[in-house]
Amino acid sequence: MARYDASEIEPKWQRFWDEGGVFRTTADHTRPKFYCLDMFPYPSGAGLHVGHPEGYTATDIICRYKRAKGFNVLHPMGWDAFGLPAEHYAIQTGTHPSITTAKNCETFRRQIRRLGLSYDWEREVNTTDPKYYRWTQWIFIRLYETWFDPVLGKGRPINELPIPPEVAAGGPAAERTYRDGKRLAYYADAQVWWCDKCSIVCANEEVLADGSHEKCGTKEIRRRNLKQWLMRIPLYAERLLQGLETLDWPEGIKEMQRNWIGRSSGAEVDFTVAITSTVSSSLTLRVFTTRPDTLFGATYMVVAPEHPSLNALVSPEQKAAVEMYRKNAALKSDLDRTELAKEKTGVFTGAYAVNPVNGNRIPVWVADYVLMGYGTGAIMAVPAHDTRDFEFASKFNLPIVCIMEPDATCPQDLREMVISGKACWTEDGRYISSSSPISGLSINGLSKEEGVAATITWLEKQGLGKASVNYKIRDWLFSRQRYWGEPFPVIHWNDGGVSLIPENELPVVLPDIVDFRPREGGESPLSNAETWLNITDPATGRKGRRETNTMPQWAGSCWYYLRYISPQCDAAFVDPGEERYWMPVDLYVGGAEHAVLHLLYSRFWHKVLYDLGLVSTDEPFKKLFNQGMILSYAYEDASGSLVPSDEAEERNGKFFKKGTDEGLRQIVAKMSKSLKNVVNPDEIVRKHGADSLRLYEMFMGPLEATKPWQTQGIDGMYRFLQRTFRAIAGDDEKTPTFSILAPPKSLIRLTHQSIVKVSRDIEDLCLNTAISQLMIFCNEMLKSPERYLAVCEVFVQLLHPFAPHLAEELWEMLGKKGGLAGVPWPVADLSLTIEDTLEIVFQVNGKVRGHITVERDLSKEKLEEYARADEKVKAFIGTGQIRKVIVVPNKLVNIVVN
RNA sequence: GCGGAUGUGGUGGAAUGGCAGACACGCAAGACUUAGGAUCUUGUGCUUAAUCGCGUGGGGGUUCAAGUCCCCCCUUCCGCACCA
Repeated sequence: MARYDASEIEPKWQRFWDEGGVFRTTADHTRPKFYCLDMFPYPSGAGLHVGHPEGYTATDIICRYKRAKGFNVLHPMGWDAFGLPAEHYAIQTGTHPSITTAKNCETFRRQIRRLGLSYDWEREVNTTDPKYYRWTQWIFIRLYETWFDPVLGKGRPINELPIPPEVAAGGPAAERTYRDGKRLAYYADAQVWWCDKCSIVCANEEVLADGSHEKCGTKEIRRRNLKQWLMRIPLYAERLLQGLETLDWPEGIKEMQRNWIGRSSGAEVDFTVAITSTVSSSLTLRVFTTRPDTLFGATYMVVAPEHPSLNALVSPEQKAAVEMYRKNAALKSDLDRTELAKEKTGVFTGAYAVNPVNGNRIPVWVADYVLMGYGTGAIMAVPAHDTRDFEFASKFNLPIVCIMEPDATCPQDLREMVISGKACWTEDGRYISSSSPISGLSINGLSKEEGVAATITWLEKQGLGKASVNYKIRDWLFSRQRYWGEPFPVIHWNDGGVSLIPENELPVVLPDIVDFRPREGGESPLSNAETWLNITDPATGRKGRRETNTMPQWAGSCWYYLRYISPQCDAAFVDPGEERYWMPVDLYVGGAEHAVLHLLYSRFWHKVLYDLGLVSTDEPFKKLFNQGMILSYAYEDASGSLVPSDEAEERNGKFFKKGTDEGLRQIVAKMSKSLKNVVNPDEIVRKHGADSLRLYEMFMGPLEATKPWQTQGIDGMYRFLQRTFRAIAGDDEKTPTFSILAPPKSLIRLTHQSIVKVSRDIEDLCLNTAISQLMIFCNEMLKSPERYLAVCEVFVQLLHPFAPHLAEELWEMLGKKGGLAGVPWPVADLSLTIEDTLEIVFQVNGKVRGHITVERDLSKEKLEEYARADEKVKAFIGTGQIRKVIVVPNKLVNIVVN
């Protein structure tokens, strides 16, 4: 073969790896392990796009490298194959989702295999396989059978839940209710987002900021109540937060998870309520505040429109106004509420509350800037020290009382405004007017931190409140009114009871149905499967229905990394011995779009499994890496509207609308069908081969960066591979021959430098610079008149993780048998990497004025002498007086002159 | 508004505080060729005849020396968004 021909080489070596089972992972627990995980894809009908191979190639490079370094590597792939597109397709065409899914998986598998990725295909998992979702259902049962013990801070089996005597006195029904109230998975009426267009419940995260449904784009979204499965993830909020500290994850992702969990500490305070300004009542309003220290500045209270005590609060005179306000608020979506954020609205309830620290009567208002879903749904308003309260008070002429003099960071004019109640100060300072003989509390003169602590102590002593922590994270809505998902192992009995299918009867297999449309009223398509649906207990004759909701797509992806460890295991979801060896995942690579949800849900399940003693680690993913998105060029015209890339053409480096003189601007955008800027990996593989595609994707830039695809870049990689081929195989030689003589010193040095650079860059996932080093190495080899066996060997080994097909071919050409997979990584001799001469820079006043090449480790004095002798340096010093000379050995001499 | 990224030649991008632009793409000139959108060689930040000079989003600062460290501001992208 005279030339590099990917189409010939690549299938040959893929067959070789396949037939030899080269990448099969063995159970050799004596070797150090490396578990390298890719986020498994949803196999869409569109097939692979160029974004997939980016992460997969990066992990493949790491894995091939780690194997060469002697690690036992687990590197699996599978399919997150439940999901809406297959179900939509079924509704449109009547094709069963299992058929579509199987076909799509087949396509994805073929495409991925063609890239020469070193997966152990015997461990492939598929979330839609009953053998897999049997265990998803089993884990659901575990969650149902678990409660969170706040004392131990961990999940425990439900049968260990202590039943308080007053509950036990109520009989078995009361006990059952009590127990159900503690389970991590529970069934309840939940207010959910409902899309009238799709007849489907949308998760909070599917409702976009503009109030439209992420999936269908319409704004026909409203809230309604439905029976739903939910998970009490907030109970694990603290653990999920603390666990982040131990993880080697990008700081940005950790921060996003922290924000999502949204911990804030403060206090709960009880206010007694008076229905009128004179008559008192037994009613109390509990608020959550992060600033209990500002109690003296609380001049009014606000409850959410949905607050359960609102009816009891309203005075007869205000009843009509409040009713009207509440109705309007209910009609508003969250969208309207937030969009109207600029203009606050609210109505006085007619009730007053008593400020516990000073006995002042303060009015209670209702306003929708207070959310029922957070804290207690009621706040104490401190307009002088909270911007939202300030806005509201200004609008409705409520009193603004400053109780804290701003600290030195506050400009003088603002300080005066704050003190006179004309501006708002939320930072630190010293309390004023924060003392009352009635309550005996005084925090005057203290700072914010001291004030908070003192107030909480006082509240607790008086029994008026307590320190409290609140989280933004809410219960996780865990059911979907869809067909194509895991069925719940649940029966709802006609008498109102709920039971779970016994573990030995799992899986509950998804029944075959013909009509995939959701039913009126929000029932899942599964309610069409009547023979499956209705159940009669053979022993008691009790009649019931199976749960018709299915699990969300997160369910299968919450634990797939565990199934890979022992995919055939029949006795358990994971083999315990194997689990202890392989966990945790050493490197998890995927897109940042899963930064919060998938990674948070997975961590939650994992911690529950850990608490139950079912897995050995507290956290599943030790190191996380987010690859950047690959974008593509697109065009926009003068008005800023987007122009598909096939309607644009380039003339002299400028872009025009095809056939016209209308100028276009080149922009970078997500690949999309409408912009016609989607790049198809199949085409690239056909034209240039998988090795070129792999190299290009890695060479584009840093793995974590968002970067635009430039098809021309592929040509460069193809050329590099051709040069590589020539550097080893030579030009047109039947059987290449290699010199076994000692290579020249400079080539030896470059060889060892390359080992160091490439190894370190792979470890750091700086794959673009590793490839750049390989190019430098290759270019240098081509310059050498001889091909030295020792040098060629190292080069091919370094190339192997990046372009494995060509590397195998060249390895064979070097006379090696048995492939590269088992060959140990080359070891660099650091003493051979050191350059013996180097270039010293001469600077005058920090500007480069000359160079000299000298042997290394020359003395400072000698270097200075050379510098002073340099003609150009002399010229730039001129008549100036030398004030200082800085000599950095082996680097530079800088002469500072007046 | 809050939080997180980001900004370097015509383009993608390199640079432990020490020669900015490695390595590529593109472009230009030349070689080889029946031909080239193949291959090879050379050149290529701006400015200049050449030196000088100017150059890492903008403005300050620290330093003998700043893309890199500090302060202020701006761009673009991505999250979250009345979270008390």
